[in-house]
Amino acid sequence: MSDRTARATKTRKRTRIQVVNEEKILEAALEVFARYGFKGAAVDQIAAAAGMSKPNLLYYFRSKKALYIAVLRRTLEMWLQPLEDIAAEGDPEAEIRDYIARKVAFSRSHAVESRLFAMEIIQGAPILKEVLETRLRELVEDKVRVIEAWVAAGKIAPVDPHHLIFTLWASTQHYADFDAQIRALLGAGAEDFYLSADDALSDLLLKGLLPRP
Amino acid sequence: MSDRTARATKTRKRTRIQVVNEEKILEAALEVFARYGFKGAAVDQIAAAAGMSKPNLLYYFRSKKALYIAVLRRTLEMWLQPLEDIAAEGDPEAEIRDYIARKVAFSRSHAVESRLFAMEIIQGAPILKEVLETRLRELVEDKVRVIEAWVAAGKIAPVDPHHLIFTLWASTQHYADFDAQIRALLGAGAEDFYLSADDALSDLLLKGLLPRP
DNA sequence: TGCTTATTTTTCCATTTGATCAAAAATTAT
DNA sequence: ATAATTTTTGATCAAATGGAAAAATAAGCA
Repeated sequence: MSDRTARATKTRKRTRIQVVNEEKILEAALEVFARYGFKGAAVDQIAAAAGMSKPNLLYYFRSKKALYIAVLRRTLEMWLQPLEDIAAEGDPEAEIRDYIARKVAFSRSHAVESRLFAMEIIQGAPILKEVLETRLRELVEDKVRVIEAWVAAGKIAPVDPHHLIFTLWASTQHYADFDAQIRALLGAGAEDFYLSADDALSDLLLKGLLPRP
Repeated sequence: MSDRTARATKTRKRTRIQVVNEEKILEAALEVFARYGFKGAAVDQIAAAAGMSKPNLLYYFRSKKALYIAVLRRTLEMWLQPLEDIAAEGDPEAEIRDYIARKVAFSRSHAVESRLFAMEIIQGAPILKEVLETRLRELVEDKVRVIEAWVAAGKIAPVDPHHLIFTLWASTQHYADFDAQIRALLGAGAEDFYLSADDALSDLLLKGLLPRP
């Protein structure tokens, strides 16, 4: 009836070894997929990074694609979290500052996940497209309404909510995705630079470039 | 002494066929490399997209890597152009509005180039690292000084020039790199949306989110 | 303990991939 | 037209790749 192998994580309870190994694999896969994309990543390479043989890896995940999907599913959840936390009732300035802080923190602590996500989107989102069109879309529409309400109440300047959301995503994510470029430009000073990112970004987006009277 | 094959574009004058074919190859390679990255792209695939056989493609470009470098070199030039055009003497607001307009236009007209560039950086910039550390670095330092002068003169609010430059890059480039995501979220309305991008972005970054008195 | 299941390794295979080369075809120059 | 050159192709190779099967080993549990 159902799968007899250890991969059948749905039906049977997961073994201790299973939990450990799947974790090791997912972590290694994240790294490799983020750097080389789906096609460019080699199962052998992932297995080596996870400290096991290729057949053994394929014992835990049926196929390269199944593994890719598993890694991506996880990543998406993390990626969505900060946006879900934006509250309609809160003070706009505080909410946005917090959102930026959360996103920048995510870009720092989960830079690899961020890059994997970017990689998937650049490749046309073959796997994530469906989720983007349904779940993310609803979530975004929800937050668009929040922003529209803020605008209507005169709490923030009249901005197109979608452009605002995309700018927030872009500017915060940049610190993870273009890390290599930032390091090439700033050299050793990059680490300190990152610390000032969320304040600098918040100030720029909230107060704008033109001097305030 | 020197290469006798058609690839020796340095020594001999380029044939008509050579010019045409190299152009076709570079275009096809751009597309494929941008979608699959260096490792993920197959020479065969590029050759097919260029309408020729694989050995024939390799007759024009010695190796996959040589082709990748050629494509990347071109792309970098295009990518740098808008930044070089920022003038120190100009009015800051106008200069930044123009820069945003140029970058957004580039993201629209050369979305594939933009994605290739992003792909290379995400993968750690193995080929571009050197250029980033030298030429781009000098260029950025130059523009940093321009921005610092604007701040010192009180023409714009006190911002960290690096953060400003990165935010400009990120927010404009996002429209190309995350095109798949934007389309998933906006559906058919995406096309119109893009038209409003540079004004929306300029207003947001110049005036900020908080209402002005 | 023995029996069952879970895990790992060894071996193998069919494709795909980047690359080469000699010969054929097409183009250009004389 | 004929010779010289450039372009294209077909055959082929060695390495890498995703995956399957089977055999060997280790856990878990009655």
